[in-house]
Amino acid sequence: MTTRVPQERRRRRPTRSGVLLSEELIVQTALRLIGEHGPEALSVRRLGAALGCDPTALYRYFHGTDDLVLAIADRIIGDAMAGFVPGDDWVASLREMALRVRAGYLAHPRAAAMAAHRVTRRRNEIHAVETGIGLLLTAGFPPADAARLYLAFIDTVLSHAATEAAFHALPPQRREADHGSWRDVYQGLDPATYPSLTAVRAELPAMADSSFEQAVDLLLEALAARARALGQK
Amino acid sequence: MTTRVPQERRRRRPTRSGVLLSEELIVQTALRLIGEHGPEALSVRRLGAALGCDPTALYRYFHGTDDLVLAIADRIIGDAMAGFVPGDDWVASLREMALRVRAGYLAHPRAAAMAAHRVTRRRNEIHAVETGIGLLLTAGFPPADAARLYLAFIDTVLSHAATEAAFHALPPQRREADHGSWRDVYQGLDPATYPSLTAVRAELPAMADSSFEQAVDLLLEALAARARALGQK
DNA sequence: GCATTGGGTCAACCCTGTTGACGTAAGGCG
DNA sequence: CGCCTTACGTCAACAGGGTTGACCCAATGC
Repeated sequence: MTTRVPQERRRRRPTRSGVLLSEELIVQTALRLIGEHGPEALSVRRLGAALGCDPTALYRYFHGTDDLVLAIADRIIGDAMAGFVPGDDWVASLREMALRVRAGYLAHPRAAAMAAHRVTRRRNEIHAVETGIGLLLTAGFPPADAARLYLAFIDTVLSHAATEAAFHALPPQRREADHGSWRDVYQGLDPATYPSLTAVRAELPAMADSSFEQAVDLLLEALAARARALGQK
Repeated sequence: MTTRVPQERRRRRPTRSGVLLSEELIVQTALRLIGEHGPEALSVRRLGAALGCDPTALYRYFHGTDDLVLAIADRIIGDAMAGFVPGDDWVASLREMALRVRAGYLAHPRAAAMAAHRVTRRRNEIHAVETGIGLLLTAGFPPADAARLYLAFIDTVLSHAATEAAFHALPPQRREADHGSWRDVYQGLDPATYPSLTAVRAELPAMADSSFEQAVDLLLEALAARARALGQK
């Protein structure tokens, strides 16, 4: 199979069950499938069945699974950032960006877990990068710093979001096991060998909570401090 | 198959090829396999072949793939932190912890990519948590803050490391494609629609580099600032 | 030395992604 | 209006995946 995925398709032919396939419809269906029946529900065969077409028909639209994953990832980014307009306060705007990305990932945790570490190099992603770097430029950072600091910021946001998404994507049983570890792990610990854990033992159940906002706030604190130092110089 | 994985095994029986199986040997072989032939080389069947036993023999030692993955993860943590002793400077010590974890993940990128988001609740992990929280306690943070801030710190470190590991675990072809995006993406961009990206376009190829140290440094900056504020209060 | 049982082996099940060949119907064009 | 081309949906097949239950041998405790 040559697997040529043409730019524009002129002839479209309904499937045996009468559906007209399109990249849009496929990505949409994939997200629905993943959302409804879990991440393991996304397979070429199942996707074909859900669409009402032969599984291999998808290879006319995507080069392979990887290509499909990238398309899904970019759609999540697009949905998350839809309607976002950066405001005057660059710190607050970056914060909202972070929260939006996180929300988008958590809306499709199973899909996000597969796609989070990739560079989609598609429109929605590029647009988001443009916005973020723009914010750091308005903060007064010189271009070189703006690019590097944006990278650190967005990598942190994406990495954290991916971690959360991966956790939410776990089968409920495993998720509960991982989660409950913090509640159970400290109970049997020897205070002599684990003095620090014993000292904070009342706080350990909270370790199961998300550290996303805490981490983002710390990062933005550091960025704001550097921006201030820049202005005073 | 009842898949009961006993605590201690008393009777051990050599495989057809004469090897004496053990959890230790299996994890070791899995890491070697992954390191040598890529992440997709880790399958129950291949692992069995590499060990010289029937693939299903592994189910006597691990409940399933997930269980094996957790064991591998904990071993990576253990190897990375082996010999680490926290020094007087808590910031420097946390920094070294971060770099060690990262190095451990990058030494086994393919394994790390699978295991990074999990809570292994095994010895090596617990020991690392004890060390980290201890450092924040010596920094003067009250227990509740120490636990929460450690969580934000370690989540950031682990998430970033996982991202890097996932990238290194990609098939070379896809890795190069993702990597090269930053080198190629900006070339065709319209300056009018993407003014910020155009402004920093000379810096974009650097976006392919790691932001790990940058992010960790920013985080530690914020932590140090909060600790100072605590002391002045 | 005998009984117990841990654990290595085998066959089988159903899942997966991906391929190449095939043919049908859609669309451009005369 | 009807032919020709070709896009693309379909089909069969392959190699590989995790996991299972039954089987039975041999290492161990007594």
